[in-house]
Amino acid sequence: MRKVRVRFAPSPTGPLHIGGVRTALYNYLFAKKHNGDMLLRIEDTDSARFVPGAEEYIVEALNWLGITIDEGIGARSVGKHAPYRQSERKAIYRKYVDHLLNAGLAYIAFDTPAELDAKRAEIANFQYDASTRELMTNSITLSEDDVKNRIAKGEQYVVRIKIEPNEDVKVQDLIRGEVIINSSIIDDKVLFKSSDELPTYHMANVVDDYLMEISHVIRGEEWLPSAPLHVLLYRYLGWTELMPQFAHLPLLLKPDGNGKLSKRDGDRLGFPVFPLCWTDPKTGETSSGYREAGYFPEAVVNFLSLLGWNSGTEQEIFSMLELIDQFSLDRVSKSGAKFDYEKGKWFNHKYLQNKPVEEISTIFQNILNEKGIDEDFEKVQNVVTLVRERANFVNELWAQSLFFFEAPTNYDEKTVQKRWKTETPALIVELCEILSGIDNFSAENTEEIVKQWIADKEYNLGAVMNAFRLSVVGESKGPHMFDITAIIGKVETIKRLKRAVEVLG
RNA sequence: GGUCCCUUCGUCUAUCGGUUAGGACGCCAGGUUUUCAUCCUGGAAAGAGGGGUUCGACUCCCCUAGGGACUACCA
Repeated sequence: MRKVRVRFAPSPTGPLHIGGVRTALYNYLFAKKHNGDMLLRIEDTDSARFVPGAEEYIVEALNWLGITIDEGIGARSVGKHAPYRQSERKAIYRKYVDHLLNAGLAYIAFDTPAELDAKRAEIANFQYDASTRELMTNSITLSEDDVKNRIAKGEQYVVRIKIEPNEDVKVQDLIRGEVIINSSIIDDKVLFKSSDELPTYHMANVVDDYLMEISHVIRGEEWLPSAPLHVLLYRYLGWTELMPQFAHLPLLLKPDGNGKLSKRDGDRLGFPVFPLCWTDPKTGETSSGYREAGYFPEAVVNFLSLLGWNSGTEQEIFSMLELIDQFSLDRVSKSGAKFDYEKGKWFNHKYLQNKPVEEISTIFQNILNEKGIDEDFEKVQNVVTLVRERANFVNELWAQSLFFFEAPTNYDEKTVQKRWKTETPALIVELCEILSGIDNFSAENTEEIVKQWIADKEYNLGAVMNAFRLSVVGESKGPHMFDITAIIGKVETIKRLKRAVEVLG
Protein backbone atom coordinates (compact mmCIF):
# COMPACT_ATOMS: atom_id res chain seq x y z
CA MET A 1 0.00 0.00 0.00
CA ARG A 2 1.08 3.51 -0.82
CA LYS A 3 2.46 5.78 1.86
CA VAL A 4 -0.29 7.97 3.28
CA ARG A 5 0.25 11.61 2.43
CA VAL A 6 -2.52 14.15 2.85
CA ARG A 7 -2.63 17.87 2.42
CA PHE A 8 -4.56 20.77 3.77
CA ALA A 9 -4.64 23.35 1.00
CA PRO A 10 -6.37 26.58 2.00
CA SER A 11 -6.50 29.79 0.04
CA PRO A 12 -5.00 32.81 1.81
CA THR A 13 -8.11 34.91 1.34
CA GLY A 14 -8.79 35.63 5.00
CA PRO A 15 -8.88 33.90 8.35
CA LEU A 16 -9.31 30.14 8.46
CA HIS A 17 -12.97 29.28 8.92
CA ILE A 18 -13.90 26.77 11.63
CA GLY A 19 -15.09 24.36 8.92
CA GLY A 20 -11.66 24.59 7.35
CA VAL A 21 -10.16 23.85 10.73
CA ARG A 22 -12.19 20.67 10.91
CA THR A 23 -11.02 19.66 7.44
CA ALA A 24 -7.44 20.23 8.54
CA LEU A 25 -8.07 18.23 11.71
CA TYR A 26 -9.53 15.23 9.88
CA ASN A 27 -6.63 15.27 7.43
CA TYR A 28 -4.22 15.36 10.33
CA LEU A 29 -5.95 12.57 12.26
CA PHE A 30 -6.05 10.38 9.17
CA ALA A 31 -2.39 11.00 8.40
CA LYS A 32 -1.20 10.31 11.93
CA LYS A 33 -3.41 7.26 12.26
CA HIS A 34 -1.64 5.75 9.27
CA ASN A 35 1.84 7.03 10.10
CA GLY A 36 1.62 9.33 7.13
CA ASP A 37 2.54 12.90 6.31
CA MET A 38 0.44 16.01 6.69
CA LEU A 39 1.29 18.76 4.23
CA LEU A 40 0.23 22.39 4.20
CA ARG A 41 0.06 23.94 0.78
CA ILE A 42 -1.07 27.48 0.07
CA GLU A 43 -3.37 27.80 -2.93
CA ASP A 44 -2.82 31.40 -3.90
CA THR A 45 -3.50 31.16 -7.62
CA ASP A 46 -6.01 33.99 -7.47
CA SER A 47 -3.77 37.00 -7.10
CA ALA A 48 -6.78 39.28 -6.86
CA ARG A 49 -8.08 37.69 -3.69
CA PHE A 50 -4.80 37.47 -1.83
CA VAL A 51 -5.02 38.88 1.70
CA PRO A 52 -1.82 39.78 3.52
CA GLY A 53 -1.41 38.00 6.84
CA ALA A 54 -3.82 35.19 6.00
CA GLU A 55 -1.09 32.62 5.51
CA GLU A 56 0.56 33.50 8.81
CA TYR A 57 -2.85 33.30 10.45
CA ILE A 58 -3.43 29.78 9.10
CA VAL A 59 -0.07 28.56 10.36
CA GLU A 60 -0.60 30.12 13.76
CA ALA A 61 -4.09 28.68 14.08
CA LEU A 62 -3.02 25.13 13.23
CA ASN A 63 -0.12 25.51 15.58
CA TRP A 64 -2.36 26.64 18.42
CA LEU A 65 -4.64 23.67 17.88
CA GLY A 66 -1.79 21.18 17.91
CA ILE A 67 -2.21 20.21 14.28
CA THR A 68 1.42 19.86 13.29
CA ILE A 69 2.58 20.07 9.72
CA ASP A 70 5.16 17.58 8.49
CA GLU A 71 5.87 19.17 5.16
CA GLY A 72 5.23 22.44 3.39
CA ILE A 73 4.31 25.84 4.81
CA GLY A 74 4.73 25.96 8.55
CA ALA A 75 6.75 22.73 8.71
CA ARG A 76 10.03 22.56 10.58
CA SER A 77 12.15 21.79 7.57
CA VAL A 78 11.83 22.55 3.89
CA GLY A 79 10.21 19.61 2.13
CA LYS A 80 11.50 17.89 -0.95
CA HIS A 81 8.59 19.15 -3.05
CA ALA A 82 9.17 22.83 -2.35
CA PRO A 83 7.92 25.40 -3.03
CA TYR A 84 4.53 24.87 -1.38
CA ARG A 85 3.00 28.16 -2.35
CA GLN A 86 1.32 27.81 -5.73
CA SER A 87 2.19 31.34 -6.79
CA GLU A 88 5.83 30.26 -6.51
CA ARG A 89 5.25 27.19 -8.65
CA LYS A 90 4.29 29.13 -11.77
CA ALA A 91 7.01 27.59 -13.93
CA ILE A 92 5.94 24.07 -13.04
CA TYR A 93 2.37 24.28 -14.32
CA ARG A 94 3.07 25.70 -17.79
CA LYS A 95 4.62 22.42 -18.92
CA TYR A 96 1.52 20.40 -18.08
CA VAL A 97 -0.77 22.96 -19.66
CA ASP A 98 1.28 22.76 -22.87
CA HIS A 99 1.14 19.00 -22.77
CA LEU A 100 -2.66 19.13 -22.67
CA LEU A 101 -2.70 21.70 -25.46
CA ASN A 102 -0.39 19.64 -27.68
CA ALA A 103 -2.37 16.50 -27.07
CA GLY A 104 -5.57 18.25 -28.12
CA LEU A 105 -7.08 17.75 -24.67
CA ALA A 106 -7.30 21.45 -24.06
CA TYR A 107 -7.62 24.55 -26.17
CA ILE A 108 -7.04 28.27 -26.10
CA ALA A 109 -9.98 30.63 -25.75
CA PHE A 110 -10.02 34.39 -26.26
CA ASP A 111 -13.54 35.20 -25.16
CA THR A 112 -13.49 38.17 -22.84
CA PRO A 113 -15.49 38.21 -19.60
CA ALA A 114 -17.85 40.69 -21.25
CA GLU A 115 -18.39 38.39 -24.23
CA LEU A 116 -19.06 35.48 -21.92
CA ASP A 117 -21.59 37.51 -19.99
CA ALA A 118 -23.27 38.44 -23.25
CA LYS A 119 -23.53 34.78 -24.20
CA ARG A 120 -24.98 33.90 -20.85
CA ALA A 121 -27.59 36.58 -21.31
CA GLU A 122 -28.32 35.42 -24.83
CA ILE A 123 -28.50 31.67 -24.27
CA ALA A 124 -30.40 30.26 -21.31
CA ASN A 125 -28.30 27.96 -19.12
CA PHE A 126 -25.26 28.69 -21.23
CA GLN A 127 -22.34 26.42 -20.53
CA TYR A 128 -18.98 26.54 -22.29
CA ASP A 129 -18.80 22.95 -23.50
CA ALA A 130 -18.95 20.64 -26.54
CA SER A 131 -22.33 22.05 -27.49
CA THR A 132 -21.25 25.69 -27.51
CA ARG A 133 -17.50 25.86 -28.03
CA GLU A 134 -17.99 26.06 -31.81
CA LEU A 135 -19.79 29.35 -31.26
CA MET A 136 -16.95 30.94 -29.34
CA THR A 137 -13.64 32.59 -30.07
CA ASN A 138 -11.07 29.89 -29.52
CA SER A 139 -8.37 27.76 -31.11
CA ILE A 140 -11.02 25.36 -32.35
CA THR A 141 -12.94 27.97 -34.33
CA LEU A 142 -9.97 30.15 -35.26
CA SER A 143 -7.18 29.34 -37.69
CA GLU A 144 -3.78 28.45 -36.29
CA ASP A 145 -2.29 31.66 -37.62
CA ASP A 146 -5.03 33.74 -36.15
CA VAL A 147 -4.40 32.21 -32.75
CA LYS A 148 -0.67 32.85 -33.05
CA ASN A 149 -1.21 36.44 -34.12
CA ARG A 150 -3.58 37.18 -31.30
CA ILE A 151 -1.12 35.80 -28.77
CA ALA A 152 1.75 37.66 -30.39
CA LYS A 153 -0.25 40.88 -30.15
CA GLY A 154 -0.58 40.28 -26.44
CA GLU A 155 -4.25 39.44 -26.50
CA GLN A 156 -5.26 37.76 -23.25
CA TYR A 157 -6.49 34.21 -23.31
CA VAL A 158 -7.31 31.24 -21.15
CA VAL A 159 -6.72 27.54 -21.63
CA ARG A 160 -9.83 25.40 -21.30
CA ILE A 161 -10.07 21.68 -20.83
CA LYS A 162 -11.82 19.92 -23.70
CA ILE A 163 -14.44 17.68 -22.15
CA GLU A 164 -15.80 14.88 -24.34
CA PRO A 165 -19.57 14.67 -23.84
CA ASN A 166 -21.75 11.69 -22.96
CA GLU A 167 -19.48 9.76 -20.74
CA ASP A 168 -20.34 8.62 -17.23
CA VAL A 169 -17.44 9.67 -15.08
CA LYS A 170 -17.07 7.67 -11.89
CA VAL A 171 -15.64 9.04 -8.69
CA GLN A 172 -14.87 6.63 -5.88
CA ASP A 173 -15.46 8.44 -2.63
CA LEU A 174 -14.34 6.90 0.66
CA ILE A 175 -17.30 8.38 2.47
CA ARG A 176 -20.04 8.31 -0.16
CA GLY A 177 -19.15 5.35 -2.31
CA GLU A 178 -19.38 5.62 -6.07
CA VAL A 179 -20.60 8.92 -7.47
CA ILE A 180 -21.37 9.05 -11.18
CA ILE A 181 -21.68 12.24 -13.19
CA ASN A 182 -22.18 12.50 -16.93
CA SER A 183 -19.44 14.47 -18.65
CA SER A 184 -22.02 16.42 -20.66
CA ILE A 185 -22.88 18.48 -17.63
CA ILE A 186 -19.26 19.36 -16.96
CA ASP A 187 -18.16 22.55 -18.67
CA ASP A 188 -14.85 23.26 -20.37
CA LYS A 189 -13.32 24.67 -17.22
CA VAL A 190 -10.57 27.23 -17.39
CA LEU A 191 -7.29 25.60 -16.45
CA PHE A 192 -4.93 28.47 -17.01
CA LYS A 193 -5.14 32.22 -17.48
CA SER A 194 -2.60 34.27 -19.40
CA SER A 195 -3.35 37.39 -17.37
CA ASP A 196 -1.18 36.20 -14.49
CA GLU A 197 0.37 33.09 -16.07
CA LEU A 198 -1.21 31.04 -13.28
CA PRO A 199 -3.38 27.95 -13.41
CA THR A 200 -6.80 27.90 -11.76
CA TYR A 201 -7.59 25.74 -8.76
CA HIS A 202 -8.47 22.61 -10.70
CA MET A 203 -5.25 22.42 -12.66
CA ALA A 204 -2.93 23.50 -9.85
CA ASN A 205 -4.61 21.15 -7.44
CA VAL A 206 -4.26 18.08 -9.61
CA VAL A 207 -0.70 18.82 -10.69
CA ASP A 208 0.45 19.53 -7.16
CA ASP A 209 -1.29 16.57 -5.61
CA TYR A 210 0.38 14.36 -8.18
CA LEU A 211 3.81 15.94 -7.82
CA MET A 212 3.59 15.94 -4.02
CA GLU A 213 2.59 12.28 -4.03
CA ILE A 214 -0.69 12.87 -2.22
CA SER A 215 -2.44 9.57 -1.48
CA HIS A 216 -5.75 10.86 -0.09
CA VAL A 217 -7.63 14.05 -0.82
CA ILE A 218 -9.85 14.82 2.18
CA ARG A 219 -11.80 18.01 1.58
CA GLY A 220 -15.19 19.61 2.01
CA GLU A 221 -18.30 18.42 0.22
CA GLU A 222 -18.41 21.61 -1.83
CA TRP A 223 -15.75 19.97 -4.02
CA LEU A 224 -17.77 16.90 -4.84
CA PRO A 225 -19.34 18.38 -8.00
CA SER A 226 -15.92 19.16 -9.45
CA ALA A 227 -14.39 15.82 -8.50
CA PRO A 228 -15.27 14.25 -11.89
CA LEU A 229 -13.37 17.06 -13.59
CA HIS A 230 -10.37 16.20 -11.45
CA VAL A 231 -10.70 12.52 -12.34
CA LEU A 232 -10.70 13.49 -16.00
CA LEU A 233 -7.66 15.70 -15.52
CA TYR A 234 -5.72 12.83 -13.94
CA ARG A 235 -6.67 10.75 -16.96
CA TYR A 236 -5.70 13.44 -19.49
CA LEU A 237 -2.36 13.84 -17.77
CA GLY A 238 -1.84 10.08 -17.73
CA TRP A 239 -1.77 9.84 -13.96
CA THR A 240 -4.79 7.67 -13.29
CA GLU A 241 -2.66 5.02 -11.61
CA LEU A 242 -1.43 7.49 -9.03
CA MET A 243 -4.67 9.39 -8.57
CA PRO A 244 -5.33 9.97 -4.86
CA GLN A 245 -8.38 8.51 -3.17
CA PHE A 246 -11.10 11.05 -2.45
CA ALA A 247 -13.09 11.66 0.70
CA HIS A 248 -15.62 14.50 0.71
CA LEU A 249 -16.51 15.64 4.19
CA PRO A 250 -20.02 16.79 5.17
CA LEU A 251 -20.44 20.52 5.67
CA LEU A 252 -20.78 22.48 8.89
CA LEU A 253 -24.22 24.10 8.85
CA LYS A 254 -25.79 27.11 10.53
CA PRO A 255 -27.04 26.42 14.10
CA ASP A 256 -30.46 27.77 13.17
CA GLY A 257 -32.17 27.72 9.83
CA ASN A 258 -30.43 26.34 6.82
CA GLY A 259 -27.23 26.71 4.91
CA LYS A 260 -23.53 26.60 5.35
CA LEU A 261 -22.07 28.10 8.50
CA SER A 262 -20.72 31.54 7.74
CA LYS A 263 -18.91 34.38 9.43
CA ARG A 264 -22.19 36.27 9.66
CA ASP A 265 -23.79 33.53 11.75
CA GLY A 266 -21.10 34.04 14.33
CA ASP A 267 -21.71 37.78 14.43
CA ARG A 268 -25.46 37.28 14.51
CA LEU A 269 -25.57 34.53 17.14
CA GLY A 270 -22.60 35.70 19.15
CA PHE A 271 -19.96 33.03 18.87
CA PRO A 272 -16.62 32.81 17.09
CA VAL A 273 -16.34 31.07 13.73
CA PHE A 274 -12.60 31.51 13.59
CA PRO A 275 -9.96 29.78 15.68
CA LEU A 276 -8.07 33.00 16.36
CA CYS A 277 -9.16 36.59 16.44
CA TRP A 278 -8.67 38.36 13.11
CA THR A 279 -8.60 41.95 11.99
CA ASP A 280 -9.31 42.55 8.36
CA PRO A 281 -6.40 44.60 6.99
CA LYS A 282 -8.66 46.52 4.60
CA THR A 283 -11.75 47.32 6.64
CA GLY A 284 -10.16 47.13 10.08
CA GLU A 285 -13.10 44.97 11.14
CA THR A 286 -12.27 42.48 13.89
CA SER A 287 -13.75 39.00 14.26
CA SER A 288 -13.53 37.05 17.48
CA GLY A 289 -11.64 33.79 17.82
CA TYR A 290 -11.91 30.71 19.99
CA ARG A 291 -8.53 31.34 21.53
CA GLU A 292 -9.44 34.87 22.61
CA ALA A 293 -12.87 33.72 23.81
CA GLY A 294 -11.02 31.60 26.35
CA TYR A 295 -11.24 28.17 24.78
CA PHE A 296 -8.61 25.55 25.32
CA PRO A 297 -7.30 24.27 21.99
CA GLU A 298 -7.93 20.71 23.18
CA ALA A 299 -11.60 21.52 23.73
CA VAL A 300 -11.95 23.02 20.26
CA VAL A 301 -10.28 19.98 18.71
CA ASN A 302 -12.47 17.61 20.71
CA PHE A 303 -15.65 19.49 19.85
CA LEU A 304 -14.82 19.71 16.16
CA SER A 305 -13.76 16.09 15.94
CA LEU A 306 -17.27 15.01 16.89
CA LEU A 307 -19.00 17.24 14.36
CA GLY A 308 -19.25 14.68 11.58
CA TRP A 309 -17.38 11.78 13.12
CA ASN A 310 -17.89 9.49 16.09
CA SER A 311 -15.95 6.61 17.53
CA GLY A 312 -18.95 4.28 17.72
CA THR A 313 -18.56 4.17 21.50
CA GLU A 314 -20.13 6.42 24.10
CA GLN A 315 -16.89 8.22 24.78
CA GLU A 316 -17.14 11.99 24.33
CA ILE A 317 -13.90 13.32 25.71
CA PHE A 318 -10.90 12.55 23.54
CA SER A 319 -7.32 13.69 23.66
CA MET A 320 -5.58 14.24 20.34
CA LEU A 321 -3.79 10.92 20.77
CA GLU A 322 -7.04 9.09 21.41
CA LEU A 323 -8.55 10.72 18.34
CA ILE A 324 -5.62 9.63 16.20
CA ASP A 325 -5.94 6.14 17.57
CA GLN A 326 -9.66 5.87 16.92
CA PHE A 327 -10.19 8.00 13.83
CA SER A 328 -11.48 6.36 10.70
CA LEU A 329 -13.04 7.74 7.54
CA ASP A 330 -15.70 4.99 7.59
CA ARG A 331 -17.13 6.58 10.67
CA VAL A 332 -17.46 10.03 9.14
CA SER A 333 -21.12 10.81 8.56
CA LYS A 334 -22.56 11.79 5.21
CA SER A 335 -24.94 14.53 6.28
CA GLY A 336 -24.06 18.05 7.28
CA ALA A 337 -23.78 18.91 10.96
CA LYS A 338 -25.44 21.94 12.47
CA PHE A 339 -23.04 23.85 14.61
CA ASP A 340 -24.12 23.62 18.27
CA TYR A 341 -22.25 26.27 20.16
CA GLU A 342 -23.73 25.24 23.53
CA LYS A 343 -22.06 21.90 23.30
CA GLY A 344 -18.79 23.63 22.55
CA LYS A 345 -19.04 25.41 25.87
CA TRP A 346 -19.67 22.12 27.63
CA PHE A 347 -16.48 20.67 26.18
CA ASN A 348 -14.53 23.60 27.50
CA HIS A 349 -16.17 23.16 30.89
CA LYS A 350 -15.00 19.55 30.94
CA TYR A 351 -11.44 20.50 30.08
CA LEU A 352 -11.49 23.24 32.70
CA GLN A 353 -12.38 20.63 35.33
CA ASN A 354 -9.94 17.99 34.18
CA LYS A 355 -6.81 20.01 33.66
CA PRO A 356 -4.26 20.27 36.48
CA VAL A 357 -5.02 23.07 38.96
CA GLU A 358 -1.53 24.48 38.45
CA GLU A 359 -2.17 25.00 34.74
CA ILE A 360 -5.47 26.79 35.29
CA SER A 361 -4.01 28.82 38.15
CA THR A 362 -1.12 30.03 36.03
CA ILE A 363 -3.50 31.39 33.43
CA PHE A 364 -5.76 32.87 36.10
CA GLN A 365 -2.88 34.52 37.89
CA ASN A 366 -2.06 36.39 34.69
CA ILE A 367 -5.63 37.59 34.50
CA LEU A 368 -5.37 38.75 38.13
CA ASN A 369 -2.12 40.56 37.40
CA GLU A 370 -3.78 42.43 34.59
CA LYS A 371 -6.36 43.60 37.10
CA GLY A 372 -3.58 44.81 39.34
CA ILE A 373 -3.99 42.00 41.85
CA ASP A 374 -0.81 40.45 43.07
CA GLU A 375 -1.46 37.27 45.04
CA ASP A 376 0.76 34.34 45.82
CA PHE A 377 0.32 31.25 43.70
CA GLU A 378 -0.85 29.08 46.57
CA LYS A 379 -3.84 31.28 47.25
CA VAL A 380 -4.69 31.44 43.56
CA GLN A 381 -4.61 27.65 43.44
CA ASN A 382 -6.87 27.37 46.45
CA VAL A 383 -9.35 29.76 44.89
CA VAL A 384 -9.25 27.97 41.54
CA THR A 385 -9.87 24.64 43.23
CA LEU A 386 -12.96 26.05 44.90
CA VAL A 387 -14.55 27.92 42.02
CA ARG A 388 -13.57 26.30 38.75
CA GLU A 389 -16.44 23.82 38.75
CA ARG A 390 -18.79 26.78 38.44
CA ALA A 391 -17.17 28.09 35.26
CA ASN A 392 -16.88 27.15 31.61
CA PHE A 393 -13.91 29.38 30.89
CA VAL A 394 -10.87 30.58 32.77
CA ASN A 395 -11.96 34.15 32.20
CA GLU A 396 -15.20 33.47 34.08
CA LEU A 397 -13.18 32.63 37.17
CA TRP A 398 -12.83 36.29 38.11
CA ALA A 399 -16.56 36.87 38.33
CA GLN A 400 -16.82 33.73 40.47
CA SER A 401 -14.03 34.65 42.82
CA LEU A 402 -13.51 38.40 43.02
CA PHE A 403 -14.59 38.45 46.66
CA PHE A 404 -11.53 36.36 47.54
CA PHE A 405 -9.39 39.27 46.45
CA GLU A 406 -11.47 42.36 47.14
CA ALA A 407 -13.91 43.15 49.94
CA PRO A 408 -17.40 43.95 48.67
CA THR A 409 -17.94 47.66 48.10
CA ASN A 410 -21.69 47.38 47.99
CA TYR A 411 -24.31 44.82 48.87
CA ASP A 412 -26.80 43.27 46.51
CA GLU A 413 -30.10 45.00 47.17
CA LYS A 414 -32.40 42.01 46.81
CA THR A 415 -30.24 39.88 49.04
CA VAL A 416 -30.17 42.64 51.64
CA GLN A 417 -33.95 42.80 51.65
CA LYS A 418 -34.25 39.08 52.02
CA ARG A 419 -31.36 38.30 54.38
CA TRP A 420 -30.71 41.43 56.48
CA LYS A 421 -33.35 41.77 59.16
CA THR A 422 -33.53 44.08 62.15
CA GLU A 423 -32.04 41.45 64.47
CA THR A 424 -29.19 40.67 62.05
CA PRO A 425 -26.63 43.29 63.15
CA ALA A 426 -26.64 41.94 66.69
CA LEU A 427 -26.06 38.42 65.38
CA ILE A 428 -23.17 39.53 63.19
CA VAL A 429 -21.56 41.46 66.02
CA GLU A 430 -21.77 38.36 68.18
CA LEU A 431 -20.37 36.27 65.33
CA CYS A 432 -17.39 38.59 65.19
CA GLU A 433 -16.70 37.93 68.82
CA ILE A 434 -16.88 34.19 68.28
CA LEU A 435 -14.58 34.35 65.26
CA SER A 436 -12.00 36.50 66.98
CA GLY A 437 -11.65 33.85 69.62
CA ILE A 438 -10.70 31.16 67.09
CA ASP A 439 -7.02 30.42 66.69
CA ASN A 440 -7.13 27.73 64.05
CA PHE A 441 -9.07 29.40 61.22
CA SER A 442 -9.25 26.31 59.01
CA ALA A 443 -12.58 25.67 57.33
CA GLU A 444 -13.31 22.60 59.44
CA ASN A 445 -12.46 24.15 62.76
CA THR A 446 -14.22 27.44 62.13
CA GLU A 447 -17.30 25.66 60.91
CA GLU A 448 -17.46 23.45 63.97
CA ILE A 449 -17.14 26.35 66.39
CA VAL A 450 -19.59 28.62 64.62
CA LYS A 451 -22.17 25.87 64.26
CA GLN A 452 -21.78 24.96 67.89
CA TRP A 453 -22.38 28.58 68.85
CA ILE A 454 -25.50 28.72 66.68
CA ALA A 455 -26.77 25.48 68.20
CA ASP A 456 -26.06 26.61 71.76
CA LYS A 457 -27.88 29.88 71.26
CA GLU A 458 -30.62 28.15 69.30
CA TYR A 459 -30.24 30.64 66.49
CA ASN A 460 -31.58 29.95 63.03
CA LEU A 461 -28.72 28.53 60.95
CA GLY A 462 -29.91 30.09 57.71
CA ALA A 463 -30.44 33.50 59.30
CA VAL A 464 -26.85 33.64 60.49
CA MET A 465 -25.18 32.03 57.50
CA ASN A 466 -26.96 34.06 54.86
CA ALA A 467 -26.17 37.33 56.56
CA PHE A 468 -22.62 36.07 57.08
CA ARG A 469 -22.33 35.41 53.33
CA LEU A 470 -23.87 38.71 52.40
CA SER A 471 -21.36 40.52 54.59
CA VAL A 472 -18.32 38.70 53.26
CA VAL A 473 -19.27 38.21 49.61
CA GLY A 474 -21.67 41.10 49.03
CA GLU A 475 -24.31 38.90 47.50
CA SER A 476 -25.89 35.48 47.71
CA LYS A 477 -23.41 33.37 45.86
CA GLY A 478 -20.11 31.55 46.14
CA PRO A 479 -18.63 28.34 47.50
CA HIS A 480 -18.94 26.93 50.99
CA MET A 481 -18.78 29.82 53.47
CA PHE A 482 -16.02 28.44 55.65
CA ASP A 483 -13.86 27.64 52.67
CA ILE A 484 -14.06 31.32 51.81
CA THR A 485 -13.20 32.51 55.29
CA ALA A 486 -10.30 30.07 55.55
CA ILE A 487 -8.78 31.59 52.43
CA ILE A 488 -9.32 35.27 53.18
CA GLY A 489 -8.37 34.79 56.82
CA LYS A 490 -9.66 35.83 60.19
CA VAL A 491 -8.69 39.49 60.12
CA GLU A 492 -10.28 40.14 56.74
CA THR A 493 -13.40 38.17 57.63
CA ILE A 494 -14.05 40.17 60.77
CA LYS A 495 -13.28 43.41 59.00
CA ARG A 496 -15.90 42.64 56.36
CA LEU A 497 -18.47 41.67 58.98
CA LYS A 498 -17.96 44.90 60.87
CA ARG A 499 -18.19 46.97 57.75
CA ALA A 500 -21.47 45.29 56.76
CA VAL A 501 -22.94 46.19 60.14
CA GLU A 502 -21.78 49.76 59.71
CA VAL A 503 -23.14 50.14 56.19
CA LEU A 504 -26.36 48.14 56.49
CA GLY A 505 -27.11 49.14 60.07
C1' G B 1 -33.61 25.88 -13.78
C1' G B 2 -29.82 21.75 -14.21
C1' U B 3 -26.42 18.15 -11.77
C1' C B 4 -24.86 15.73 -7.55
C1' C B 5 -25.07 14.74 -2.21
C1' C B 6 -27.97 14.08 2.15
C1' U B 7 -32.55 12.74 5.62
C1' U B 8 -33.02 8.74 13.58
C1' C B 9 -35.05 13.07 19.74
C1' G B 10 -34.58 20.76 19.20
C1' U B 11 -28.90 19.68 18.25
C1' C B 12 -24.47 16.07 17.60
C1' U B 13 -25.06 10.99 16.99
C1' A B 14 -25.33 4.96 18.03
C1' U B 15 -27.97 1.11 15.38
C1' C B 16 -24.45 -2.20 9.77
C1' G B 17 -32.87 -7.04 9.08
C1' G B 18 -35.20 -9.13 14.87
C1' U B 19 -33.30 -3.55 20.55
C1' U B 20 -38.36 -1.36 25.74
C1' A B 21 -34.41 2.61 19.15
C1' G B 22 -28.84 3.79 23.22
C1' G B 23 -25.56 8.09 24.65
C1' A B 24 -24.27 13.36 24.91
C1' C B 25 -25.61 18.84 24.75
C1' G B 26 -29.80 21.71 25.81
C1' C B 27 -34.60 21.64 28.41
C1' C B 28 -37.90 20.12 32.70
C1' A B 29 -38.47 17.87 37.70
C1' G B 30 -36.53 15.96 42.21
C1' G B 31 -32.34 15.38 45.56
C1' U B 32 -27.72 17.36 47.93
C1' U B 33 -26.65 22.51 50.02
C1' U B 34 -26.36 28.05 54.86
C1' U B 35 -26.57 31.06 49.14
C1' C B 36 -25.67 30.89 43.88
C1' A B 37 -23.69 27.38 41.06
C1' U B 38 -21.72 22.56 40.55
C1' C B 39 -22.99 17.64 41.22
C1' C B 40 -26.38 13.27 41.51
C1' U B 41 -31.06 10.95 40.12
C1' G B 42 -35.21 10.94 37.08
C1' G B 43 -38.23 12.78 32.87
C1' A B 44 -40.11 14.65 28.23
C1' A B 45 -38.08 14.15 23.33
C1' A B 46 -36.67 10.75 17.09
C1' G B 47 -36.68 6.75 12.47
C1' A B 48 -39.91 12.87 6.64
C1' G B 49 -44.19 10.54 3.74
C1' G B 50 -45.75 6.57 0.47
C1' G B 51 -44.88 2.11 -1.94
C1' G B 52 -42.25 -2.39 -2.34
C1' U B 53 -38.50 -6.78 -0.92
C1' U B 54 -38.77 -10.01 3.53
C1' C B 55 -41.45 -14.43 8.31
C1' G B 56 -39.69 -9.59 10.04
C1' A B 57 -37.51 -3.23 8.26
C1' C B 58 -34.84 2.80 11.14
C1' U B 59 -31.70 -0.59 8.52
C1' C B 60 -32.21 -2.98 1.44
C1' C B 61 -34.83 -0.96 -3.36
C1' C B 62 -38.16 2.74 -5.79
C1' C B 63 -41.07 7.25 -5.76
C1' U B 64 -42.39 11.81 -3.42
C1' A B 65 -41.18 15.65 -0.14
C1' G B 66 -37.57 18.46 2.39
C1' G B 67 -32.57 20.20 3.13
C1' G B 68 -27.64 21.13 1.23
C1' A B 69 -23.67 21.90 -2.26
C1' C B 70 -22.20 23.09 -7.06
C1' U B 71 -23.34 25.52 -11.58
C1' A B 72 -16.77 32.10 -12.39
C1' C B 73 -10.61 33.77 -16.02
C1' C B 74 -12.84 32.01 -6.74
C1' A B 75 -11.00 28.46 -4.19
